[in-house]
Amino acid sequence: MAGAGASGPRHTMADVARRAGVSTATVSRALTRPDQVSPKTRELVHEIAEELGFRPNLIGRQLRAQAANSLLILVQDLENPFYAELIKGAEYVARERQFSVVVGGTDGLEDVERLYAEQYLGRRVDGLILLTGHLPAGLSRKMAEQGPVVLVSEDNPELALCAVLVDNVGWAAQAVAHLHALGHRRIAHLCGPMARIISRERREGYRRALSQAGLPADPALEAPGDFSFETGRRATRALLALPDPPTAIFCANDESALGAIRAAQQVGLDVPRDLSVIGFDDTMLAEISDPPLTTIRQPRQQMGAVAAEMVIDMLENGPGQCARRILDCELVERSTVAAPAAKS
Amino acid sequence: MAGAGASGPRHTMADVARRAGVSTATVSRALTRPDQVSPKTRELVHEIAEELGFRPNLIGRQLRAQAANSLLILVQDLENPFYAELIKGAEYVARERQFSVVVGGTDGLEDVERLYAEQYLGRRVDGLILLTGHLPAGLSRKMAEQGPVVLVSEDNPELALCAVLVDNVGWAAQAVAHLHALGHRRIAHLCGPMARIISRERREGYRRALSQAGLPADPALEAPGDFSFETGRRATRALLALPDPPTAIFCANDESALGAIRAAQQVGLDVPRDLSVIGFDDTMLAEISDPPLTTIRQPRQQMGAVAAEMVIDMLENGPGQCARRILDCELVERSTVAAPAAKS
DNA sequence: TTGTATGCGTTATCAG
DNA sequence: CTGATAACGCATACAA
Repeated sequence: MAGAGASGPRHTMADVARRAGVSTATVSRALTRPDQVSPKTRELVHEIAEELGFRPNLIGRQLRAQAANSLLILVQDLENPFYAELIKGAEYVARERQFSVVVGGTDGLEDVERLYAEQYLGRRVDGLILLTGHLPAGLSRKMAEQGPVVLVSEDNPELALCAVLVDNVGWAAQAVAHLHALGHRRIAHLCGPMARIISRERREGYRRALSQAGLPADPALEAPGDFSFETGRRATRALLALPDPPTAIFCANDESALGAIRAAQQVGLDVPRDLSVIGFDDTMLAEISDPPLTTIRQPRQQMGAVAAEMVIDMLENGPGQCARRILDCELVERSTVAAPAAKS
Repeated sequence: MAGAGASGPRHTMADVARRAGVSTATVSRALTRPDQVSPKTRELVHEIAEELGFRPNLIGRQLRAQAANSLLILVQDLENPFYAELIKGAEYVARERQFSVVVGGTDGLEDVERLYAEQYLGRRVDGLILLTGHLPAGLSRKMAEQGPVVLVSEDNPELALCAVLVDNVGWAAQAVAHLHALGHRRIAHLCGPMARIISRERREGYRRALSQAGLPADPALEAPGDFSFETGRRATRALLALPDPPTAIFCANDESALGAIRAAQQVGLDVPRDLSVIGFDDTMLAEISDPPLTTIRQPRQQMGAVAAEMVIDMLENGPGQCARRILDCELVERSTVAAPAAKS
């Protein structure tokens, strides 16, 4: 019988109250606190409400409650598959706790950021989950620092905000150490866009691992990139044309790693026999890759879930202290890494 | 100076009014209808508002206006890259027209659908854009049919709803005709999940093209699938093991087409020399594919934009008649299609 | 041009 | 257990 009568004009509590011969207060109670109402009226009210197809107006409820029960997740780029699973994790937790989630893609545009900031300042959403690594334009630092705002995946050390992160430096170093352990000595790094802190952190991890392995730091082996397939391919082509080319590449993300693999294959090299490649993120691309990509897996779903939990906790228990949660990654070994070929 | 004073407790119009020595009505007017207020008070009010970091409470505004100025886009699966660009198109138009967009991923779960339906019935969003091909559980047909609801990409002939579509049958047929024109005679089809109408439409187009070309319909050449890479690969492996294998495959989407390519390569076949492959959608995967995938491009961004326009128009001008817009696709020729090899 | 008063739909408080 | 009332924050009709 769900959806019965759900046509025609929409009704308010006053309509239901009138038809039931009770007050709106009773209707409200019958619907939200059934135990505070006599079984008889309770049923009557439910019946009429059903008959009329009555739905409580959430805006009215929100105004009264002074809470929208909703979270805003801001991402740079909705098309990046990395974010989808993370959003899912957040949505799941939010749902469990009676919150809804609004997803906003800013494309890095200030005007758009400002619009979303307005939604927050205008209390249309209660809390903010930022995957952008920075405060949206229009939101002051002070305003954010004490509010229900959490940074995810991308840190910003200048901001004193709650955050859910992974140890990019550490896991990048692990990736490189993995290559070194197999015997690689010329290990290149395909960088991400340097404007983003995760790129700088992963490069830092690369450098640290080299130095711990006692390997020389060769600037020629640090190729600039921007996380894209095409740039990854071009950069790798250049790397392979070096007089003393690398035998392994640690890429700042999966998509650019696919570019690296392609570049190698196009000059007739076999991956992993002639070139080992390792990525970062473990997106869907890693499985589709040929051969399947060895990469560092981030616990995306969990990251989103924890972030939502943090924001909602702050909302319910007051700001509290800023927490910084560091979650664990995992090295997923597929088929793009092997010991280097013997020197010819 | 943006964001100045945006700390501390949040203020209401009453606060501003008090400090400015005017009424809340004047504050409201000064902020939203500046011309209806004397320049002097207008500036005074703006100044105080700025100083206090005042932001109008959008919930209050919405309750008063009886409109949330926001649209809900429902998708099955946020991880499907097909939807991201479409959402972007909708967001862009919405923004232009002062609407915000809420994105919801249902994963096909009824409970989740019901939750989103509640947001609509509870007037937290004014209109619905459905990429799911069906009404969310909890939303009755009558309720939707006269309201600001539009179906995108995935039709549902049983519902008399506005819709933004492409001619799946026609373009699938075009894809197959393209293969036929090059000389292919054994053309297979890798189907999508049959529960979805777009899958059935594309198969219909495949069949129609075969029959128009005077080619026999061979059930063995219709391989079941579900749009995934892995299934595409397995199905294609089976296809290639047939006594009289196809020389070309039309796949229901890009991801499964990549699976088809991989299957061919794994048994030592060259694409497109030994097997031609054509996809549908033109997602990012088509470019990353090796070789780059020939496919049918859907105007995703435009689809989202048109859908948003339709919903907002209905909201502003009353329901009006149900429109059905069919947008044009395009055959994007890359490198996975060639004439069949001469019979050995 | 400005102020007063009212209502949007809901729920909490308080009295009965 | 129930009803009357007030309040959430804003924007408008109306009066001044």
